[in-house]
Amino acid sequence: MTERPLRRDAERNRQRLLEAARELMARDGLGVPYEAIARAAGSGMGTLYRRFPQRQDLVDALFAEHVEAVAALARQALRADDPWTGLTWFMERQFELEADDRGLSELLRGARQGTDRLAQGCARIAELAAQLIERAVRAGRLPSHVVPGDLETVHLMVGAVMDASRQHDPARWRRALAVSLAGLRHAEPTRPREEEEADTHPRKAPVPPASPNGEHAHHVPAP
Amino acid sequence: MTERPLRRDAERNRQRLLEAARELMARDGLGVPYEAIARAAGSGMGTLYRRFPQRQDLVDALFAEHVEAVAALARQALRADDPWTGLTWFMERQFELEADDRGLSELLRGARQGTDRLAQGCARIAELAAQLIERAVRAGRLPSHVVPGDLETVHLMVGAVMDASRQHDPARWRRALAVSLAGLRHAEPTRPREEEEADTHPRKAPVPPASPNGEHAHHVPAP
DNA sequence: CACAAAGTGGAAGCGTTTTTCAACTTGAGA
DNA sequence: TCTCAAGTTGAAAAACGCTTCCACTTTGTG
Repeated sequence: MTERPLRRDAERNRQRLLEAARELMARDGLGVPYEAIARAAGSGMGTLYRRFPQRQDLVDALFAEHVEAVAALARQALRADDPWTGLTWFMERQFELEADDRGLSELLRGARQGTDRLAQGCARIAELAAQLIERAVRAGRLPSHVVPGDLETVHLMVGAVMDASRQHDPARWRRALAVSLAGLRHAEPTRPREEEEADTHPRKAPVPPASPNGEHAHHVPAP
Repeated sequence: MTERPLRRDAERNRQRLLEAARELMARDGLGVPYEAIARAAGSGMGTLYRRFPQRQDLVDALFAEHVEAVAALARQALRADDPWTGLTWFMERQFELEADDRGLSELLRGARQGTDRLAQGCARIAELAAQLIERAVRAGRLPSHVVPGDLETVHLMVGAVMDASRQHDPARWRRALAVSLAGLRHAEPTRPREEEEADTHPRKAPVPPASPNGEHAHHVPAP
């Protein structure tokens, strides 16, 4: 199992490839073409493939420490005196990192599957985030119906705003985060499952009054 | 400019193409390959291209009435006795439609540019939605710092959750909507622009206690 | 029926990205 | 210095989707 070290020139090329990938993925996301990375590094595609046969290998090498940094943020947030402050602080810091790095943003949002370092890192973050939620709930700073899954939802929501506005208005995600977090504190509990019976009931009358003009409800084309 | 009617067989093919596109776009989104549509309709790609040279033409023909239906929802919501109820009712109905139709969902979320029917329809919806917001603000049912743009933000947010969970948990968007709407009502006003000076101030101390290693006093164990 | 116009199908050409490969280069140990 | 395994390269092939094109078929009218 001795991993003999790379030849000197090979190691240098590897570093160049990593740097190029780092920059491009931060700007354009994880899906940046291999060819673009190789060109930016001044190498051929063959070299890139030799070092990182799977894109996952490249992503792994690049983002391991970033993911670890986010986990560290979460751990620090868990030490905050006030659980709610800790939670909001964590979310803000996390999104600040994501705002500067589209690759990281995609990584943290996409559901990880592999057994690699990254997947474990993300799992650890999820666990810590769950603790942040639970701690805030226990302290009475969040309603008890808020669950860890709601944080993932918030992550999706704010991330979408970030994606849509990265060019146009890079700070817009802060508003989305403020709305989402306020929403967590004030949302009504989700209605318990009555969906099944709902269909047997007469469909809930449209909340707005049955049209002042006396027309009937507008026809909505069936999907 | 007399548009002579299509030959009988051509018209029949056109309908088949529309049906196929309808179904595929509802399931897979607006980007479904032309080839798949043609195959599903039992036609060749040439026929599809002859009738709908631009994808936009196809989308136009397919979604005009759906967009109009959403606008109608908004108009109806504006007639609700209670502005807040009208707003939430509208959002729920709108997303219910989107939940059943991925194409519509993409359409309403993507920024429209063209001068075609759809673009105008979307613009009309945006206008009506803005009125819904303003009406709720005037009635004191929403804080005055909430602006029409916030509704677009909510649209992005809930839409992202819908996209991520359409397979796994198709009703999850309802939770996202509840959180978002509650957030609109309870969010703090976004801080006025002091960003410029912020950098001159000592960077706001991390909210959790400043000790990364901190075995200092303020460690509050939460059992 | 005959025939011109309308309509059709699907292969070919193009562009993009992934992945492989065989010929060529180079570092470093003997 | 010599040698060869490690390393490199870029072209080529495969996969995918868009778009065009033209030989062929169908319609409906005279």
